[in-house]
Amino acid sequence: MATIRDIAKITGFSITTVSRVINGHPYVDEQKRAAILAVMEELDYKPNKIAQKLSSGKTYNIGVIVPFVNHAFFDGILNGIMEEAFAKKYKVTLLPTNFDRKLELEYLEEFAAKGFDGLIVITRANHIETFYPYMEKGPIVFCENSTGTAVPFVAIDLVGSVTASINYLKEQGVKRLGLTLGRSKRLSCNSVNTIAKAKELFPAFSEADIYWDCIKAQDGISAAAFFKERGIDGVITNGDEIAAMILNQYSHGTAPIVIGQENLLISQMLHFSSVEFHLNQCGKEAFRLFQERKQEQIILPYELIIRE
Amino acid sequence: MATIRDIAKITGFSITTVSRVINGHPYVDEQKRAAILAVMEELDYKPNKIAQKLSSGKTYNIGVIVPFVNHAFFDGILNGIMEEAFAKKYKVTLLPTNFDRKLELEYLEEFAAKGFDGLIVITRANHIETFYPYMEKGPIVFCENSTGTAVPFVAIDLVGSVTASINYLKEQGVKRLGLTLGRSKRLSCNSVNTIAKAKELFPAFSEADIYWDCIKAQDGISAAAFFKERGIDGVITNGDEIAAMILNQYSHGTAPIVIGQENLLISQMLHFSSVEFHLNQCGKEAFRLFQERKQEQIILPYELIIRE
DNA sequence: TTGTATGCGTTATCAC
DNA sequence: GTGATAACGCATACAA
Repeated sequence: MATIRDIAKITGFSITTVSRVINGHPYVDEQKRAAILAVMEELDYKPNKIAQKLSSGKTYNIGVIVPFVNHAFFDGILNGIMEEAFAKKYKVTLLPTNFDRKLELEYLEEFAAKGFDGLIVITRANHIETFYPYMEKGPIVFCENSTGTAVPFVAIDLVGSVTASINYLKEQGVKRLGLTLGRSKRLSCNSVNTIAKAKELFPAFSEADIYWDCIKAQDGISAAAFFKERGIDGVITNGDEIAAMILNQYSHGTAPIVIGQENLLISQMLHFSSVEFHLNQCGKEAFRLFQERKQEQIILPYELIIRE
Repeated sequence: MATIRDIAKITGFSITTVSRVINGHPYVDEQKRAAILAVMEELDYKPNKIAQKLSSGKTYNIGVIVPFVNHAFFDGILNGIMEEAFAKKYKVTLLPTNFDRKLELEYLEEFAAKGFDGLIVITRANHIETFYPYMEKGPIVFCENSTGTAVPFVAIDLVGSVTASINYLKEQGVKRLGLTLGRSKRLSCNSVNTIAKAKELFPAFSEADIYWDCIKAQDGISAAAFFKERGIDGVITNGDEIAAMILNQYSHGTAPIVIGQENLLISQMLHFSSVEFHLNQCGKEAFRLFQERKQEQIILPYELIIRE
């Protein structure tokens, strides 16, 4: 591997001059520039990226903490982040936690060790306080509603959408409301907020009618069994694929009214209601907050898409 | 930011000794090790990742070249790569090309400049020959059938699945066969192979019955119009979402028999046939080939899943 | 316009 | 066990 030193030695110029050529700086004689470029070409020389990063202190790399990929919600946001990062010449490194707190901590350590210029946390495994000390090391942006803290975030309006969904179900005469939720409420403030809203707006709602740990489409199968047994006639799910799976289990008998999330193609095809969260925009804004080092807290508008 | 030098200075030991402590090397007095660790803790010292990479020459980072994310096929393979990379302590950096040849070349340059330890190319934009010179810089693995070359790859058996699909459609009495394909055949050998098989096994097939540039679900709308107009009664699509969209357009009138790909939830829900390619495994094997620097060429088995 | 010298933060070699 | 010192490859004040 040829280095900048080799090029300098061979061309007879100094490392500095070669460096100037590499970076397209002015104040280099055109003749010499051409000669240096020729040698670089001949030796198939490429400036070492790592060395450049070490020297500049910038990696042009952003880490994205996410439970896992291949999941509509996370992928939607990730997609937005990537589009924006790409436009700004940043690279995106995936940091999947699978909700493992220790693993997430390792990523934070790596960030503190200058592994990334910034971090976007789509969904965290640890408590938000855990992140505070690391936020002094560099910009960290969250994609979760963290009202009450001072962290920059851009989040979807889950409370708003749940409110609208419940009101709609009430209008439709739903008697017993069911919910599917992801991780236990101890960990997810989204779950906490959703439950609070349900209790507030739907007095008959009982926490016993929540189907927990509902993450992937397949979880919809047992969720449906759960709801059938309890005579649920209206369900707010945490994902279109889950919603689809639930509906599919009701092939005979009347299905409850089910509301999905993410407004995926499947909700359109199976014709059930869903919520458009603008996940792509969420990701884009998150990256913008990182890059401009803004401290904003943004909640995106949602649209409840009724299909009946 | 505290550096190893600071720790050395404060503790009064040499940089070497501190480095030994960092890396858990032997031959360090336990007393001193403890003292050094204490100071590191106190100063919140973390060894700089970039410096470590420069010094070691390894990044523990692998780049994945892919047209874009949020697409079932690519995400499926990506997921497999990530699982395996994760298990082997590697990080994954996404390199989206949007089929831009020049952009892909930039990624290759970055790879040559030691930006990544290896590259996995899910789908390439450039000709395979373009990659040859870069393969001398480090391991590159492809996820596309590249029989006839010497490059390591792990691919899905598209020819096999198309063969099986066509035979099935023939059995079902299909008279006029339609195809949806992605990029023009000039660029994609998958397209070339698919067409060849169609002509071979389905004599009545005409290239005029191919709907091109069919990438995203929405493309299924005009694909359906295209097929309706031409009286197509059997379609092999290049994706379940596209297949679903096509079927959806036939709400009144008899729909053609449609075969999807990827065996997504939606094919199960809408009950149309599809092909299981084991994309996850494809990604995993690709990473394995990278890590073990194997030159293997693997074609994965498929399963045609008939739903009628 | 060009070059010298130094820094970036680690790891590795080798002598003590 | 320990510590100078030289890589690693590049960027950049500052001097010339």
